[in-house]
Formats: sequence, structure tokens, C-alpha cells
Amino acid sequence: MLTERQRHILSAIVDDYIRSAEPIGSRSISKRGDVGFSPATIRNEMSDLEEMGFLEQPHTSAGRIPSHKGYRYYVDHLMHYGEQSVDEDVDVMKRFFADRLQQMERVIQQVAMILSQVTPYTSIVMGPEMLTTTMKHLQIVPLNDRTAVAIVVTNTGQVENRTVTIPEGIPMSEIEKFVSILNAKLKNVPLLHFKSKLYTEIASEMSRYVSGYEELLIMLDSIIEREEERVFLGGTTNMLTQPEFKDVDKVKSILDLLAETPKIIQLFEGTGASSGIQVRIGSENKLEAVNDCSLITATYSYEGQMLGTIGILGPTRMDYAKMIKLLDHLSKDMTQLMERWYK
Amino acid sequence: MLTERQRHILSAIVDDYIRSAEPIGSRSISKRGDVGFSPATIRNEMSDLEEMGFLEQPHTSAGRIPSHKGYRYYVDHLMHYGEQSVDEDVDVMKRFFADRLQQMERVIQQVAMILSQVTPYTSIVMGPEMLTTTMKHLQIVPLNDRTAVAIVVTNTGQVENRTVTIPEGIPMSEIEKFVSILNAKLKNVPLLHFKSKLYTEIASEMSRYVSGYEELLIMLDSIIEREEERVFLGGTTNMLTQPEFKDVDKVKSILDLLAETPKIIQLFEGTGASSGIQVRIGSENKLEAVNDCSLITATYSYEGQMLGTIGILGPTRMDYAKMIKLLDHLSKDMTQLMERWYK
DNA sequence: CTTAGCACTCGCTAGACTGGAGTGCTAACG
DNA sequence: CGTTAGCACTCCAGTCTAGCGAGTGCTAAG
Repeated sequence: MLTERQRHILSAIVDDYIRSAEPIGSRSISKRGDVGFSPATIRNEMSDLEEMGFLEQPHTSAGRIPSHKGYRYYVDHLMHYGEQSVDEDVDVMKRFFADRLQQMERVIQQVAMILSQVTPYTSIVMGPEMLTTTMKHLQIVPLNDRTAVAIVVTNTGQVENRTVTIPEGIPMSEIEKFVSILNAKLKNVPLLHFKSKLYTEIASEMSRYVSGYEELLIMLDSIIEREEERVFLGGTTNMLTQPEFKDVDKVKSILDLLAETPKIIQLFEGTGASSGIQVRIGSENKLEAVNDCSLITATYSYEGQMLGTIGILGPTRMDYAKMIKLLDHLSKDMTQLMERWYK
Repeated sequence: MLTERQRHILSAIVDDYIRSAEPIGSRSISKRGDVGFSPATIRNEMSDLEEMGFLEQPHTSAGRIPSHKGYRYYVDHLMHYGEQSVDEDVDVMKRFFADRLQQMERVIQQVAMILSQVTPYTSIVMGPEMLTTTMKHLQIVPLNDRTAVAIVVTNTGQVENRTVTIPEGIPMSEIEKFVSILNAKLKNVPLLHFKSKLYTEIASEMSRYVSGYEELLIMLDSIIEREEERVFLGGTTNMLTQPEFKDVDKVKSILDLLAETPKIIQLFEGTGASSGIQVRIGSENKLEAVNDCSLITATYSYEGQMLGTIGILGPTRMDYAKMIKLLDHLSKDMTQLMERWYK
């Protein structure tokens, strides 16, 4: 659909714009040297590219900038990873992973931090998901006669805990019975299926042995609901250094979004579908606040099972090639870490 | 030191400036009506007030704005709480506290959220401190032969957990012995004294029974170190709506500070010293990033024991009277909640 | 002591102007 | 026929200026 020359010019424009954040003119492309044509020729091509929707003009007689479609084409067909060296950044990350085993939650949090330090964008890391997390152990520790702490230890080494109110009139012994049944029945059940299993399979058996069983179930329900909130951010303020975010209002709407976990989950919706690296450019994101942003995501996994997602959120004018390379490395390192983790 | 009229004028200037965020001229004060003098007279007084350091002029022939010293005087001597109605906001908060008992951590987080919703500033809530938190229960749940999850349940219903690597060559039975000793000895010991007790009193006895004891202690050490990180923020982006923060660089330095828990703890240093409400204006804050901000703090407690701190961070041009009133209510509600909590 | 009057200062805004960057078109060139 | 040089045109960004308005400080009168 595009001629070789057009592709070359588009690629040059995106590359330059990523660096400069300023509209690119025909002259500067011509002067780069790698496109051996005069500004006039390039102008004609640029005009065509604009007509086809790959480029945009902020206003007449300004240079061109890539449109969302232009970025998309760039990411899909033009980007070449070879050039850029990410060795330095990869080193930083490698050093991090070489450290001794740490608490799972911390690792994830620190991945977000590290990532945000080697990029000028915001990093978002989503922890192991309910899908693959199974229960290893359930315990209830009484605090006083009406409150207790319920603790769920998962196979990933996470510990979910929640303070709960014990329904009136249920003696401790009943609760202990309840817990031991659950431990026997729910071991290694993914948290995702927890609820359904809780209310079907186990319900009947349970009601025979334990009084006040329904209240206890509701209580347990509330323990696991928190699982979905494992989102870690890094470099939320990084975007403030980018020229496209000098407008405070735009920044606010994005920062507000980042402050709300459910919104972030919404933002990531569907990224887990296919493994590998995904890029969402501008309006490909459903949330309006990030319609001027791009989101690059990668997944990390264990034995083919996807565990979580790593994402980078930045302006559409993002260094896609570098970011994809970085995420690629990182997701592999994470995957490797998981293997070491479960040994 | 100040005449009644001067106090009156200073008060009027601060009040107006808090509302308008713009330098206040002598005419507008005169027109308010409550100071029955002509602009010229007021000008003279303002000139005096400036000389004494209570007011500042952004530039010649602009109006005056309060200096840090001016705010300080206002807060200490002039502010009257009576006028403002905070009923509406207090209602919102009351409704929140009327809800059923929730998990401790959540309550604190939501207090931060609520507070940031009824104010245009950033709220910071620090959870129960190590000082008053004691251990209720310690447990170690093995994941595989080399890793385990250690869980500390505290009297406040918090659960600290951490995945740890088990030192090589220590059988499970040894660990169980270790845990049961600790449970017996460390029950109700404040986490703050945990470490010292661990290494003195218990060490000798322990070394007799348990092999590999030192490694286990180090492991345990790492469990409790996390306790200090209980800081919850609300409305971090609220400040973006304030005119004094239209400068992106300033915002960034503050947001960066807020992203680092240790910095926040540093910011709060000393606020717990006296109970009651404290105000730190501008450069009274030691951290440079918030030298244009004021921090108002209150504490909440249980049976006279201080449990934590609530803070509001905003520009020096802050609605002190209202914020103090709000914090006052809130800290009382929190305290009350604590009583209900421990019943 | 208070106030009216007045000259003066300063920042802010709007308008005019300019230089530069870039386009689009046309015509010439190989 | 594709490519290029030339040129008129557009638009932005920056600078300069003048005028306005808000506010002060001073002086002299009440």
C-alpha cells in the first residue's frame, strides 16, 4: 500500500518526532541524509501520507507529526530494534534480579520502580492474578470475642488478610471446624473459582456440620475480593518532564486515573489475552483520559501460565522500539525469576 | 505588640487572600466594611505590617500577601473558627464512620480518601505506629523446603507477612520449636522493642534449644521492618487545582516527595510529640520541596495512647480555620472508632 | 490621628511588527 | 514522468510599544 520511499519517510518522521517532540519539516528529513531526495520531493510524499491519514499538521505551514494511525503503522511495520542500545538499562535490571529472593510483593513493586527509573514514562506492574493463584492455607486468628483476622496464604507466597467481625452466637469451635473443612476442600483451588466452589460443592456438606455457615461464607468472601487490587506504579510523575504534558489539566486527569486501581484494571483490560508484547496507541485506549497516551504491555508467566502484566504508559510520542525491547527483556527476566521462585 | 487595628487588618488580608489567591490592596480591605477606615489609613498600617514582617509585596505597586510569619500569627492569634460551617463535610465523614467495622488498613486508607474529597488539598494518614503495636501471634507456613511465609498478627488487627528463605539444613521441627518459643515470649511486646528483646532476653535461652538460631532471627528481623511503611495518601493531585501550583516543576518536586514514604515520615517528624493539632507553615517544614506548603496535623489515639497521625498538606494560602476544625472532628471520630474497634 | 488628593510605579494586555520555518504550487530539468 | 528549484504565501513565536488599571507612598489639609 505504501511505497518503499513513503515508508522510509514515515519512519524518519516518527523517529525524529520521538526525539524532538516538534513537528518535522521536509527540509530536516532531507538533511538527515538517509533519504536521498530534495525537500520538495519529500513534501509531495508527506502531502500524500497526510492524505492517507498517517500524518497530521498541527496547523498550516507547520511541519508534520505522526497521527495515531501513523504510529500504529510504525509499530507494526517500520520499527527496527537493532539500532538502539538498551544494554545499560538492561544491566540495571539484571542486577536487580540477581539479588537474593525477596518477598513477592516487593519484587513486583520494585520492578515498577526500576522500570520507571530507566524510562521517562510511568510504569504499571500487575501482580499475579486470581486466575493462577491458589489457596495454600487458611487460618483464622481471634483477636477478641467478636473480631478475628482471617489469613489466606497463596501458592505464590502472597498473604491476603482481613479483619472480620465474627457473627454473633458462633462459638470458636464452630469456626475451627469450618476452617478445617475449607482447608481440606479448597487447597489448590484458584481464587478465581473460590467463590463458585464455596457456594456449590461445599455448601451442602458444610451446612450439615456448621451452624451459622452463611455468615461465615460472606465473611470469607470479603477476604478474597481484595486480591484483584495488586497494581503497582512507578514514576507516576515522570510524565511531568514530557513537553506534551505541560498542560496541568491533562496531567491531572491522568494522575487521577492512576490513583484509582479499578480504572487501571479497566485500562489493562484485554492485554492479557495474547502473550507477547502489545501496543495500544492513543484512542485505541478506551479511557478518554489517556487518549493522548500509548500503553505498551508485556506479560510474565510460569510454565506457560500467564501470571501478570507489565505496562508502560507514556505519550503517543513514545520511544516504542526501546520500550518494547526493554519490556521484552524484563518480561523474560520476570518469568525466569518465577521459575527460580517456585524452584 | 500589634494594635487592635493592625490585627484586624492582618486578619482581613489573610482571610481575603485565602479566598482569592491574589494580592490584597488597601481599597478592597476598606470596602469590606468591617474595618471602618479609608484606604489611606489602611495603607499606612499595611506598610507598618510589612516592615514588621507580617506582609509581603510580590512587587512594588501590587497589593500585599501574608508572609509565613503573617500566617503564623494568624493561626496563633487571629483565626476564629466560629464563622465557617463545616457541618456538611463533617456529615460526610460521620456517615463514613457509621459504617460497620472494616478492616483496619482499609479504614485508614479511606479516611485519607474522604479527607481529600472534602478538601482541595492532599491528605496524609499515618497508621498505628510501632510504638503501640504489639505482637499477638506469629506463625510460619511452609511453601516448599526452602521458602516459607512468616506471618505476624498484631493487636491492631494488622497482619504483617513476608516470604522468607529458610536457612539450609534446618528441619521443620526446629522452626516449629522456634516459633512456639517466640509466641510465648513475645506476646504483647511492642514491635518497637521486638528487636532488642529478640537479641537479648531471648537469645540465650533460644540458643540452647534451637540450632541455626541466628539465621532465623535475621529472617524474623526482616518481617517486622516493614511496619514503618504505613502511610496512606489521598488526593495527591488535588494541589493541581490550586493556582500556586500551576508551575509544573514545583508540583513535580512535591509529588516526588509524596511518592517516597521515608520522605513523608521525615516530613511528619515530631508531629506526634504533643497531642492536639499542629500547624507548620512554609519554611517551618524542613524539607525544601514543601517550603511553600503548610502542613496541619492531628493525632488519633486510644486510651491516651497516640496511635497515628492525620495530616493535610496544602499551599501556605490554606483555609486554616476550616482545616483545623475538620481535623479536630476527624481525629475525635478516629479515636472513637478505635474505642469501638477494641471494644 | 485621619483622610483626600495626586504623582508615580509596575505588571498585564492588546496590537503591530518581524523573522523564520514550512508548505503548496508551478515550471523547468534530465 | 519523476524530480527539483524557485517563489509566494501562511502561520507561529518572539519582541516591542502604548495604554490601562490597580495599588502605593507622600504630602498637605481637615
